[in-house]
Amino acid sequence: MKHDLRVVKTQESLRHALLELLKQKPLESITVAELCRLAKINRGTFYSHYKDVHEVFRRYLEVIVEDFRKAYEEPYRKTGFKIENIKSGMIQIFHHVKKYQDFYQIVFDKRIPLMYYYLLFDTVRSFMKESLAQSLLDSTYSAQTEYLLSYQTNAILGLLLEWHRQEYNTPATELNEHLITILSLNSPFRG
Amino acid sequence: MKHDLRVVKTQESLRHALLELLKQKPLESITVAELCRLAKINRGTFYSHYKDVHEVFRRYLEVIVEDFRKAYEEPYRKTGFKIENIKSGMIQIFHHVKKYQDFYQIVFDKRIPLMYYYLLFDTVRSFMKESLAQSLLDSTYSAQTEYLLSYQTNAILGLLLEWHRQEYNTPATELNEHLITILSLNSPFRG
DNA sequence: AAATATAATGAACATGTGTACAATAAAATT
DNA sequence: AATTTTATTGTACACATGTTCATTATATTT
Repeated sequence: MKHDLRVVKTQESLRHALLELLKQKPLESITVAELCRLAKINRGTFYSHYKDVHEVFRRYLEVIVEDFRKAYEEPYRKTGFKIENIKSGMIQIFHHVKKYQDFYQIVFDKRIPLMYYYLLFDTVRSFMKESLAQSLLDSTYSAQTEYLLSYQTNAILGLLLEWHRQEYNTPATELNEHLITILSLNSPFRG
Repeated sequence: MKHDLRVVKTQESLRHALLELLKQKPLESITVAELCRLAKINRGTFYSHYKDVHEVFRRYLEVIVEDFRKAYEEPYRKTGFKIENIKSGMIQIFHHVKKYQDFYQIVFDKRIPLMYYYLLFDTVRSFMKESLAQSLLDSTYSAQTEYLLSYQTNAILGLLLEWHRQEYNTPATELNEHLITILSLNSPFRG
C-alpha cells in the first residue's frame, strides 16, 4: 500500500501533461481544468494530490534544483573545500542552468511566485553555510554571519538574474570568468 | 478631460478598499469580486482600469518604491558621491523598509509574483549604474560591468531578504552596521 | 480467487474570471 | 443651461475554481 499504481499513474499523467502544455503557453496561464482534460484525469482527483498547477511544477523543479546543488558543490569538491583555489573551469552552475534553461526561464519570469526563487536561494545558502561552518571558528559565528550569508547567496543569484535578462545569450564559460573576477574582488570570507 | 472626477473617485475607492482588505487577509487571496463589492464599484469598471488585483497594489507600491530610491540615494548625497566615505548613520534604506514593513512583508511573501522584487531590483540597479558611470572611465565599462552591477544590487537585496526571514526583528541600526562591515570587506568598485 | 481497501469518477453547487454591450449617469465642453 | 462626451452600471455568458459525496473501478491483502 506504499505506492499505489493508480496514484503513480495519475501523477505521471499530470506531470506529462504539464510539460506538454509548457511547450505551448506560460505556466501562469495553464489552468487546472485544461491540465486535467489533457491528462484525462478527473479534476477532483487532481485536488486530492495537488493544491494548484504550481504544485505540479514545484515537485518537478525540486528534482532539477537537487542537480543545481550538485553543480554548486562541484568547485568545493574539486578544491577540497579550499574554495580560494577555485579555477574558472571548475564552476558548473552556469552549465547546469543552461542545460535546464527552459525551466529557469519560468523560475525568473516576473509573473511567477517568489517561492521558486526561494527554493534556489535556500539551496545555495544552506550549502554555503555548511562549508563556512567548516572553515570558521564557532566563536566568530554571529548574527552578522546570517546576514553575510544571505548577502553572498543573493549576489550569486544576481548573476543568474542578469543572465536571464540577457536572455541566456552570454556563454556559460564567460559567466564563469565573470564570477571568478568578482570573487577575486569580493572576498568576504578571507582572513 | 485630463482628470475625470469619476475616474479619480473609482481608483481611490479601489485603492482604499484594497488597503482595508489587506488588514484582514493576504494579497493573494483577495479577489476582484470582493474588492469591487467593498469599493462599491462595478466589476466591469474595475477591468477598464486594472488587469487584476496585483495591478492596484503595484501602482500603490510604485509610490513607496520612489521613497525607497530616495532613501538609497541618501549616502551618495551625504558623501558627495564619494561612497567610500560612507558612515553607518547615513544609511536610510533600512529605516525606510521598517517604515513600510507591512508592504515589504507582502513583496517578499513566497506566494507573490517576482514582479515586485524586480521593481526594487531595477530601482537599486539603475541608481547604482548611474553613480558608477560618474566614477568610471568609459573604457573600463564592459559586459562584465552589467553582471557586476546585478551581483552587487542583488547582494543588497539579500540583506532585505534575510531581514524578512528574521521577521524584521533585527533593529535597522544593526543592519546599517552589518552593511558597513560587509561593504568594507567587499569593495568591488575600488581602484 | 475472493474479500477488502481506497483511488478515481461524475455530478452538482456556489463563487470567481474576463469579456461584451446596451442603458444610464455624470462628467466636461459649448 | 443645454449639449456633447464618456465613465459607470447592469446584465449576460462561457469557462475556471474549490469543495462535497455517492458511485464505480482498480489496486492490495487475505
